[in-house]
Order: sequence, then C-alpha cells, then structure tokens
Amino acid sequence: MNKRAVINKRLTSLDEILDKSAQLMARLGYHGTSMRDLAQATGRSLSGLYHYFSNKEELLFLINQRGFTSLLNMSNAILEQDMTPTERLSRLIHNHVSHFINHLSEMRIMTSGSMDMNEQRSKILWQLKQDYTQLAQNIVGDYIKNQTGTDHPANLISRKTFLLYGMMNWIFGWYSAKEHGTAKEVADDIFRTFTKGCCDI
Amino acid sequence: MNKRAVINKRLTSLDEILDKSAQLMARLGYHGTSMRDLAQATGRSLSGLYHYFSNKEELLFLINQRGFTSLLNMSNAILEQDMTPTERLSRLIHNHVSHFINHLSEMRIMTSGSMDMNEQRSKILWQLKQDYTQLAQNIVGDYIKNQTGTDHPANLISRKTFLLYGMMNWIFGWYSAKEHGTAKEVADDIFRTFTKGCCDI
DNA sequence: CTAAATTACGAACGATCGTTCGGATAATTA
DNA sequence: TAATTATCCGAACGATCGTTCGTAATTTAG
Repeated sequence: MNKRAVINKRLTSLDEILDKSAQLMARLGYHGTSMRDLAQATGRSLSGLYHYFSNKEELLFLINQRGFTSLLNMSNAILEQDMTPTERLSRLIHNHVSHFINHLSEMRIMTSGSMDMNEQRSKILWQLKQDYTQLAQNIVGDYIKNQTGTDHPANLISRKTFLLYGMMNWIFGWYSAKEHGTAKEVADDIFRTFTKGCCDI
Repeated sequence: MNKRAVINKRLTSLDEILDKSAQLMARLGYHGTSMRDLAQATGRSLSGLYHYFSNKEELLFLINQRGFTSLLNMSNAILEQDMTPTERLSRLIHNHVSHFINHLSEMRIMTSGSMDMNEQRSKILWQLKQDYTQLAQNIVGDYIKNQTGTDHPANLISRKTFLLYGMMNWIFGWYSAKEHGTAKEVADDIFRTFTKGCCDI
C-alpha cells in the first residue's frame, strides 16, 4: 500500500466506524451506548477503537463535525449558482431533506445538542451550525423580501427560518418511506407548505 | 394530617421530584443523569428516592405519562366547544405552544422517544401519543377540507400534521423569550405560516 | 400517649462504565 | 530480508452506575 492508499483506508475505516456508531447512538443515546457496544457493532475490539479517536467524546465530536461540514458544503454550492430567490429556497429545502433522510441516524445525533463536549469542541460545532443557520436565514429573507417587496426585521426572519427548520428536522420523529413517500415528495410538501400554506395541495 | 392531606402531600412531593428530574434529564439525557444527581437536585437521599418510584425507568415513565396526559386533557377540551375549524386549529396550536414553552424540560424529554422503557410502558405512552396525534390530524383535516371544499387522502393530511408538529416541537432548539417573544406571538406566527405561508406577515 | 404507617437515610452490593497498557500481528518501507 | 510503522487485542484499572437492605426519624390514627 502506498501512502495515498493508507490515508484512504484510514478514512474509510474511520468513516465506517462513525457510521455504525451513529446508528447505535441514534437509538440508544450517547450515554446509553457503551464503548463495548460500539466495539461489537463495528466488529473490533474494545481497545482497538481507541486507535481511531482518543476518547468517546471525540467520537461524538467527529460524527457531528463530519455531518455539519457535509451539510454546509452542500448548501454553500447553492449561492454559487445563478438562481431566483424562490429557486434558492427550493434547493435549500431539497438538499436538507434528502440529506436528512439519507443520514437519519447521523442527523438525529446532530440535532440532539452538544452538551457532552468540552468547550473548544462545542465552539467549533456551534460555529458550523451558526454558518448553516445564517445561510438559511439569508435565503429565507431574500425569498420573503422578493415576494412581499419590503424588508422585514431580522428577528422575524429568524423565527420564520426556525419554523422551516422545525418542519425539516422533525422528520426523524415520523418519517417512513412506505407511508410518506420519497425525499423529493416530502421536500416538495415542505416547500409548498412554507411558501403557500397547508391548503396549497 | 388527614387522609386527603396525605394524598396531596404525596402528590406534590412526587410532582416536585418529577419537575426537578425533568429539568436535569432534559440537560444531561436519561442515561447521562444518575440517581445520585437526582438525589442532590431534589434535596433527598439516594435511597430515599425509591420511595416514590420503583426504579429509574419508572421515573422516566411517570414524567412522560404526566406530560402527555396533561397535554391530551387540555386539547380534548377543544372538541367540546362550538367552534369553526379555523378557530379549532388556532386553539390547538396555542395550547400546544404555550404548554411547550411553559414546560420546556418536560417536553424535551417527551419528544426524545421511549426507547428506554419496557414494552408495557412503551405501549401506554404510544397510545397517549397516538390519541393526541389523531386529535391533531382530525383538526387539521377538518380545516383543510373546510378551506378547499374537498377531501384529501389520509396520508397527505398525516404528513401536513407532522409538518405542523415539527414547527411546534422544534421550539426547544431555538426559543428564548428575549429574542422570540411570548408564547402567544410564536403560536400566532406558526398558525399564520401553516395556514397562509411564510409571506403572510 | 401508644401503636402503626409513612418517609427518610447510610452503607454496601455486584455490575458496568471509559480508559490504559504491554505486547502481538499485519502492512509498508528501505 | 530487515526495520519501521500502523492496527489490533486481552487483561486489568479505578470510578461510577442502579439498586437493596436494615434501621432511624417523622407523621398519622386509635
């Protein structure tokens, strides 16, 4: 194996551990999942896990960091394209919802706070969330301004954005592909409800 | 103390324990909160707590049961009054949001699932949630039918209801009285957004 | 006042927790 | 091939976990 291959293997091994750990932690919670549970789920020994992270808290951090970075990169691409405010909002929702449904366990962990991490790690994650929230608020604000023709107070835009977040992030509480359709259908429904209200069916 | 007073004292003692425990568990999680933490928070001894519930799992169950029962009773009253579908929807939202904001910790626990309980207790809570969800779906369905003049498939109404739930239940993720106003303001915002879309400001 | 019932607590139990350590095995490089 | 590095593991550590038990203090009832 050359150097590149080593790095790749390391990345995929770590990624696999993060995936499996996220699945288990999403069900049992961070404190409810033991390092021994994770060892069994990843097919490794208890002590062998510590080769990939220095402690359990760092594992939680890595899951969160990977998730938020991926989400942020995906959505930053929206701004680089030439689109109307309406198209931008639609894209934001579709990105978020499809990422959410394709990474349910990971997102479940990401939406449950970072109370169990030290200050430095909490700050890093807080900044990532802040960037993502700011991006969403800008897109929502532009859409509303474009539709109504007037500017609105920041706290009002902020609250509207959180309502949109709520519709999207609550998905883990009820979604099943059988009953509620594809990610695209759910995203379309959220977009219509948020922009036109629930009666625009 | 007469019999009645005993019952009342018992109730308030237990209620106080449930309140304090919910506050701590909302921050640290169920597994992240130890019985010793709870003993300190409630000003009692470790073993003394077991006079009020038989084990930690039952404590979690009692917090959930009390919360859902209270929420359900409050909302069942809506159906007993003579109202238009629009008024009913508005009342449902205002009830839920104000109860949510006044019992943030408790609601945080109630919305984090019942994976840590035995089958019998899970079923009881599942039924309470089911009743509440059914009530909300009926109110949302009536509203949409009244506005559009036609019936719509149940799975569509179900999805719309979950979107409304999302806006309301996500409150714990962002709400602060300073920045986002009173419960009434938030409820009004959710009602308008859900019925007319985000541009109806 | 006395007896019964309720409420409270300190001490201890076995189990499980996250983490460490020394050394074995496998993979890469020189 | 030999040396070096990356992975992996069994065994064990002290700490903390939920729970139990015997008993003391307090409150209620007769």
